[in-house]
Amino acid sequence: MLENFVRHSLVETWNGLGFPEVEAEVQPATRPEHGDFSTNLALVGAKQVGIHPRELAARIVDALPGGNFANVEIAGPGFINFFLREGEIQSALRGILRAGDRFGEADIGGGKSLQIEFVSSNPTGPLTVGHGRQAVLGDVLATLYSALGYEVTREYYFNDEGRQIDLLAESLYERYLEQKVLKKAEIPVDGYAGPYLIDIARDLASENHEIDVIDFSKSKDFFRTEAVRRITKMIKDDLAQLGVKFNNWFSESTLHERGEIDKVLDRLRERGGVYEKDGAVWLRAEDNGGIKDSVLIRNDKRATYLMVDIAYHIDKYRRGFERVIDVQGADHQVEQSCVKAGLRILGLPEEFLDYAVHQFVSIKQGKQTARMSTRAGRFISLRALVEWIGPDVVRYFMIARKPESHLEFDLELARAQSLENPAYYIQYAHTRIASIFRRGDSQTTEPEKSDLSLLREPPELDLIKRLDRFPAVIKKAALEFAPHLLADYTLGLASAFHTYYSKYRVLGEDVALTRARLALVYAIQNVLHRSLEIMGMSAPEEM
RNA sequence: GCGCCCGUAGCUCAGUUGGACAGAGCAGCGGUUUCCUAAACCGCAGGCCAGAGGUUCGAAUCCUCUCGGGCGUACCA
Repeated sequence: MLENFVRHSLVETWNGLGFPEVEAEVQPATRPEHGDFSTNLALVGAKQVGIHPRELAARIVDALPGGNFANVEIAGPGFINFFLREGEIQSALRGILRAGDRFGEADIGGGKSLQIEFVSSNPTGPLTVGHGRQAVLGDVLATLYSALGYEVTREYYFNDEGRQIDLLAESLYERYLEQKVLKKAEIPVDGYAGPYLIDIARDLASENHEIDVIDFSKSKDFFRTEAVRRITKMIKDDLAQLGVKFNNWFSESTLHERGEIDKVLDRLRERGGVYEKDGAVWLRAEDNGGIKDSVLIRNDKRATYLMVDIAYHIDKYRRGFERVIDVQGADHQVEQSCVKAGLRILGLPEEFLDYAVHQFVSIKQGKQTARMSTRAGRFISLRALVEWIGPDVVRYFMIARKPESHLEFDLELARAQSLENPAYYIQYAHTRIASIFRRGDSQTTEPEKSDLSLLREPPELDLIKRLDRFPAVIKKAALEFAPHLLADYTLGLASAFHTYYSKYRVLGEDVALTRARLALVYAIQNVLHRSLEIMGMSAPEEM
């Protein structure tokens, strides 16, 4: 990497001058006058060394190894600006070409097993647009971490029993009666009113099941099983349509069956992590970094969601995952801090669990902005959205914003824009390059044979520098749970390519130059392809 | 009340962890097609970075307060 080249030169020089270590930055320059990279080393180091920044900068520049750079300048209050030699940039491209498909990958993970848990919506209804954000975020994070050398497992956690599921069963029962005996459905208070249960009821009614329609208590199990089975299928279909697949579907009931919950509770008790109050068992969360003490076992002896959640994470640990990332919405803040407190009490390593938190999605239709409620049946289904504007565009919109920002999905805009969409803009760059390679004859399409020193135009050098940043972008996007950085980067690369493409011809009379440009364009296509792949978008050959 | 997140161009959003004159897409206006896909390119216009203080060489970024929006503050999941 070019940045590392600058950094190494700088560190050697700094150490050679006998100065103590300081935290300084080497950054890509934001404007061409500032060269290729700049450092604030002299500004940061001035205090420690006791020399004025500009004077210190001058001493650093004097001591730099000769011939490493085309030019080095001191600017402003004491920045040092580095102008790279063309050869240095060209050789970076050589390295990128050599890395091939593996360019951008790193081995930070060292094969560690990492579980990413996301969506985890209970099977009480189809996925909403909100779940879609989480699905894409989790899926992209998973791919990013794979690129960093982690062994990644995608897991979906769901609850198929309990009060919510009982309500679901009863709601379906009412819808069934509506179909079968033409009685108007009376959806229970807090029940599920959405139209999807009508569809399921209609299917059931036409399938000739032998059910006691008079006595719900006798047919409850039937409706519960059917509701969960069919809705889970819907959810899987919705996810598949977005290109999201899970390695593992984990049912909460397995924890109950194995008695894990009692075991974990006992261990919490042994470690003094719980106390009794008002007939309930409480987690001592506040003393262990949690936001507030919370109930684990209700006064009727039933475990709370929190209790199960802690047991679930102990189970993940037992299954051998070295790290776990849970992707969750911003409404689980207290819960998250309590789970962490619980794991802390049980002595799990602090770095075992991380939460990637995202804000909500609201849907804008015209002037109205609305939040969604699965229960009330008031939501835009993920399925409808994907059918409306396509998986690629949905995925792009979902990760183009940073997770901690609210995402306002303007339906009309997303659709109206669809032809001038950033998602298509990126794909189009890929397509254009594919088209070049369809035309270029085989003599000129062997990148290894090219003389890269012919790439001397400013946009060409700029493109190489952009490509060179790709591994750093991947790394940062993963480590900071910020896939939008990749979306941004890719858009910028596509834009730089389109500009280059319209000004310069790749295929020309000059065979050597053509070869060199093909090599460049090949590397660009490779990075675009990788980026789209990580974002889960298609990389079309033709549009 | 308290906790977390957000407030940047008409709209939707970036802003490299404190750096140099604030960026992109869309919308608006004006241009570009003998030539690798015009789903493109070029140009113009658009901002007191919600507001007020503070920290220092330097603040959209850090601290305090105010205003505005979202979420949470359940023996719900």
